[in-house]
Amino acid sequence: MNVMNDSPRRKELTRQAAQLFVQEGFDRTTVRMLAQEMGIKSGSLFHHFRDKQEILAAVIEEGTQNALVIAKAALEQCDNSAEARLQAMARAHLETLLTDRNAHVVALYEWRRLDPEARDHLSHLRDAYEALWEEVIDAALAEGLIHGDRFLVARFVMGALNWTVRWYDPAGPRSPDDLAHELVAMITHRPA
Amino acid sequence: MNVMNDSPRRKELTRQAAQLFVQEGFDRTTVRMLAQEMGIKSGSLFHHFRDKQEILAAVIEEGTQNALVIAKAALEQCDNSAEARLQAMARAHLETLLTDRNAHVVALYEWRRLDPEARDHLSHLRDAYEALWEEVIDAALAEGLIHGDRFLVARFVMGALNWTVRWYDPAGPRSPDDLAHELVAMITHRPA
DNA sequence: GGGTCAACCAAGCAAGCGCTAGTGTTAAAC
DNA sequence: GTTTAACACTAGCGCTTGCTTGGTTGACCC
Repeated sequence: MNVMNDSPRRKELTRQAAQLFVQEGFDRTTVRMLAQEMGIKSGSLFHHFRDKQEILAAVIEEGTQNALVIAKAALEQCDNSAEARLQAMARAHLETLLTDRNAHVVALYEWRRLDPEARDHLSHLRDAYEALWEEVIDAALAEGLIHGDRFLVARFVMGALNWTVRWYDPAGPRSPDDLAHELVAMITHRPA
Repeated sequence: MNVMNDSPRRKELTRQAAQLFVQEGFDRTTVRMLAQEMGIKSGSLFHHFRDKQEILAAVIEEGTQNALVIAKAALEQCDNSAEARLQAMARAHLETLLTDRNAHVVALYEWRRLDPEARDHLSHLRDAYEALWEEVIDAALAEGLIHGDRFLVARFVMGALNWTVRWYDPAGPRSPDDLAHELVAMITHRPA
């Protein structure tokens, strides 16, 4: 246990780890594989991270942090109308899922591999992100743009969006913006 | 390698394996843990299954098979209106997710642990199930009940439904039927 | 009442696992 | 020009893993 800060070196290593975690899954990724990908030997890895778990936590933290920053920025830059804000959140979500794909796939699939402390810390981050969504959805409900139970609508929408990592092909004909439009049109019943 | 049929014994073992796979994840579940849960020794396990992978495939096959049967039955028993069929599919999906929860959670989380042959075999089963959905959604589009891109609508809806395994609490106040109504109301814009 | 067969067991192998200890090496800080 | 600390290496410990082997048991059958 030596460094533990968030040096640029560590950020880069984290990024490489994310890719391996996606390819192989956390449990199947060995410290030797991680080290090879990073261009160092397995022993050296523990200079940067306390243990394997900490690498996982770093990957997920990085992704969630980015999502939060991007969503906040998107909300600040868009109109105040409920529809524009809904649109902005959906697009921001999809763009993060695209640019930070590895980290988010890891977060979705390997969340349960986190130890309790890391999970506790990271769930606060995630809650902050989901709170943004609930705020935007509440506004849309209040404006009569959408209808229904706020809890359920929020979960359905986030489910639809998160599920995209399973089938979305960035090389295909549809942009994240297209998807966001289509989703918002679906739940607001206004033409895309 | 000995039996490989689908004896009742094997079905029961599969059910128990599913529970462990959900609790621990596939990779973290050892053959010794599986054997203990089944009340046998680890060596005996290989009388029923060729290897650990085959247990995973059996779990997922069982769950998908059931989902397909239940969905078909639901479609046969309901009205011919697009809305009723949409409703029936959503409810059937949620009910399977509830009653066969373990198998479906495993299918969602551990799909990538399947070896290529098993994945190929099982993806045909899954495709058959998704084809039912697309049929129902096509009908709803044709009737003007919903609007948008059929491909995207289908994926959004299935994402919203599958995501429920992450947050749905069977002991809570909402029944699968409630959820199905709310979801259909959300995409058709008719009151729940 | 010998033969068959599914079901199970005890013992253990070969490989791989996360992680540690101890030791350079390099480059900036003093 | 010595000190310091970040970063890397080699070697391997202690343990667990999936799976195999060679054998026993008891129910059923002709």
